This record gives sequence, C-alpha cells and structure tokens, in this order.
Amino acid sequence: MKSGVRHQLAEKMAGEITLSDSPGQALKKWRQSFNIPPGVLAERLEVSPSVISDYESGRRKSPGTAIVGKIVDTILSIDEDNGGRYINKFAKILYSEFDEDVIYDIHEYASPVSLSEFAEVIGAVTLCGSMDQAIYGYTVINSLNAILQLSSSEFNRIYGWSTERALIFTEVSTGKSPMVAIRVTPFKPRCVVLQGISPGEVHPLIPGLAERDRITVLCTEVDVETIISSLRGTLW
Amino acid sequence: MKSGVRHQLAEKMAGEITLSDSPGQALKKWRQSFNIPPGVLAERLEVSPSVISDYESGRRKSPGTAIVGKIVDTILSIDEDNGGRYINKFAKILYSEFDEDVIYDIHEYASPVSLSEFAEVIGAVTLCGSMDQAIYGYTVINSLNAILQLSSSEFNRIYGWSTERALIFTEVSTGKSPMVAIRVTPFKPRCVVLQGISPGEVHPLIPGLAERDRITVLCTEVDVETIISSLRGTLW
DNA sequence: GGCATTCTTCGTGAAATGTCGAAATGGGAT
DNA sequence: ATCCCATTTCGACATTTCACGAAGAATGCC
Repeated sequence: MKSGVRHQLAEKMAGEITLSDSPGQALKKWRQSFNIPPGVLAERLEVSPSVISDYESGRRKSPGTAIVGKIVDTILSIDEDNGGRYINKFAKILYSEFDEDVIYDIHEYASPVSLSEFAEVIGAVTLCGSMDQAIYGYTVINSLNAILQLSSSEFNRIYGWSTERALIFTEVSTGKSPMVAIRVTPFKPRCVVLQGISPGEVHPLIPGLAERDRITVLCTEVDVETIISSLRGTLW
Repeated sequence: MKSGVRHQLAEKMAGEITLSDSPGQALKKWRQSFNIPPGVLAERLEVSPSVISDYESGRRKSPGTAIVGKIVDTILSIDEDNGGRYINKFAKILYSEFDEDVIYDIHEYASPVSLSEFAEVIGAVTLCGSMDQAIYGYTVINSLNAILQLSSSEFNRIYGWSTERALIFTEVSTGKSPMVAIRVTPFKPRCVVLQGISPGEVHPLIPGLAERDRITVLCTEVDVETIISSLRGTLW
C-alpha cells in the first residue's frame, strides 16, 4: 500500500486538470502545490520553459492527454527525487495508519482482464465457480488484520472502484472467515483467492457459501510478495 | 453528500483515461461500464457515430482535455437520465451508509480561493485568526454525527484531498467539541467555520485552541442548506 | 440466407496543438 | 539604478486533432 498513493494522486491530478474549464490553471495549481518552479519542470520534461508558460497561461485550451499525463508524472517524479515530501503529505491524509497492515495492494484495470489469465499470473487453481469471467481490478488483503481492524463501514474500502474484482485474502487457515465476511456484507466480488492454502485444506462450507453469491474461488500457495510483484509487473 | 459522487466519479474516469497508454481503450471501458451503445453516446454528443469509433479505436493517440471531459460528462448525464443506475452503484461502493449523515458536502477547488471571499459567500464573520489566507476546498460536517459516528481513522476523511481547507461544522452549541477534536488530531485545517452560532455565544476556550494550531475561526448564522447551495453555486 | 441496423475504417480539410526561440517582462540582489 | 536570473509573451511551423461522410464490416432479426 505504498506505491498506490502515487497512482491515486496522479489520477486525481489528471482528472481535475482534464475536467477543468481552464486546464492551464489547474496544471499551475498542482505544480505550485508541489513547490516546483516552472524552470525545473521544463528541464525535467526536456522542453523549453516557454512551453510550461504557454500551457499554464491557457494558450492551448485543450491540451492532449499525453502531455497532461507527462506533466503530472514529472511533477510526482521530481517530488520523489526530493524525498517525496508532498506525496507523503497527501498519503497521510488519504490513508489511515492501519491501511498498510490491511490492504497490501489495490489496483484497477483500465480494461477487463479475464479470470483465467489472472489465475495464471498468480499461480492459482480453481476451487469452484466459473473461470469464464472478467475482472476490473484486484485487492490483496491481510485476512487476519482485516477482520480485526476494519469496522463494518471501512470494510467496503477493499472494493476500490468496482466490485468486479478479485479479492486475494492472504495467509488463510481454512478460508472460512473471509467467505463469511463477504456473505454477510452487501457487496460481492467476482472472485475470491485464498492464498497460502491448497484446495484440499479448504473448509468444506466454502463451495456452498461461494455458490450463493456466484463467486469464483481460487487457491494459490505462491507467497504474497511474489503475487504482488507478479501482478504489478504484468501490464494488461 | 449526494451530488459529490458524480463529480468524484467524473474525476476518476477522466484521470484514468488521461493517464492511460491508450486513452481510447479506457474511454471504451467506461462507456461499456455504463452500458451505453456508441450510437447513443454519439447522438447525445451531437457528433457522428464515427467520431466515437475513432476515439475508441485510438486513431487519436492523445485526445484533448475538452472532449475527454465532454465524453465523461455525457456518459454520466445519460446514466442520470436513465435513473442513475450505474452512478448509484459506484456511490454505494464509495460511500458508507453513514457518510451522508456526517459529511453534507465536500469539494476541492482547482485554484486557491481567498478566505475573505469564502467568508462573504457563506455570510460568516471572523472570530479569530488571519483572513489573509487561501483554501483549496471545504467540507460541511454535521458536528454531532461526526463525533458520534466516526472512528478516529475515519475522521481523516473530512479532509478530502487537502488540509488547506475550511471545515464547516453545523449546528454547534458552543463550538468546543469540534475544536477539541481538531486539537487532538494530527491534521489541521486552515479554517474552521462554526455554523448556527453568533460570536458572542462561542466558548471562551476557542480562541486559545485555534491559536495553537494557527487556525482561523469564523462564525455564521446562515442555515446549512443556504450555505451549501451558495457554495455550489459560486464558481471560482 | 437476406436485409436492416449499427458500428468501424478511412480520406479529407479546417482548426488547434506542440514546440521552439527571440524578445519582452519582472523581481531580487548588488 | 543596474545587472542577472527566471518567467511570460508571442510569431512561426510541423504535426495532430477534430469532425464529417462514404464505404466497408458486423450484428442481429426475421
């Protein structure tokens, strides 16, 4: 739950700029929020300083997604090189202290990903349910801490921006608690992945619970770190 | 806390599209997420259907912020006209049930707004602290419900994307509780507005508490509904 | 299978973007 | 007041976008 902040911030910045009546002003606001002089930004972007000025002054009324993205990314990179002072400031507001003990990783895909491809990447086998589905994102959750630390209203946060996702519960013993939690909660994911367990060790109630909410259940014994880096490394 | 969802969703969509390697695909994903056929979208945008196709196929590698914004807005408008089915689905995931009892409104400005202008719009007078400041957003909070319902980690959510904001606490009796809550909490707003109270009724401890965290405190007796609509109606 | 409807591909022209570099502007320091 | 620095303004030009409409590909419905 560290690198997620950068992406989330980038999306917020890009969204705000894109929707603004004057993208230039919004661009300027963010550059200033990060205390970056126009010259420095221009240098990092390898463009002349006048380019920055032109955008911020609004000479180009509707800049393309490419430069907006490049500028946002560059602003964040400059801050990272300076120790990530402003990024961390945002991170502190956005995430509570406990977040990184509960949500290890959360990501939204820009286009649908088929469950079978997904399963292959994380080395998971099917326990029950159909593999003929697509997901829009995933969340890697520490099962124990989620149950211990999240209030019922906070529990929803594991769904990010879409319930059409895979919830990967780590280090489960029998997998019963996560499935029960989902059973009694209003939102249902497309898929649940039980990590650190073999199909044989899974609690016998699980297929029944999954069936009720039409959830596909997978198992994987690949360790958490590997799963996270595989998912981050795979660009769909 | 109703109309906020639309804006937040719009920003997420725009941000994702803008940062995507293929904005066209991202655009398509969102149109499909809302179950809107290309033809319908084209008609509402008053452009030929081929335009949609061209964007989604990626013929324009870097569409301008203007059309991205227009398309996002149109997708949301079409859904609203259909009863807001998909918007509501996102709203349910994003907000817990209690949110609308606690946070009446939350907004981020794309450019800084001076405190004195802000105070004028909500009909507030200065109690203590400097008016020579700028804010980047505001939150209107039901004081009682916030104290009763929010956990300490959830409390941070009132800050939205920036602490450089005004927190408007509604229907306070003496204003002491909100100021105490802020005192013991790690983040500090630029400004606190106590609603439903005159300067004379404010608890005597407040200027001292505010001084410690360099917070400007304002009072207003304008009613909550009026404040919210004034703020929404004022485009800075 | 055939026909209607919808969607995609593609050539095209007007308008706008993306970038530069020269010139003008605006603060600080000296 | 003057010099130096960083920033803004602006003309120029190659490259793209934006939108259209015609023609080709899909899709679905008798």
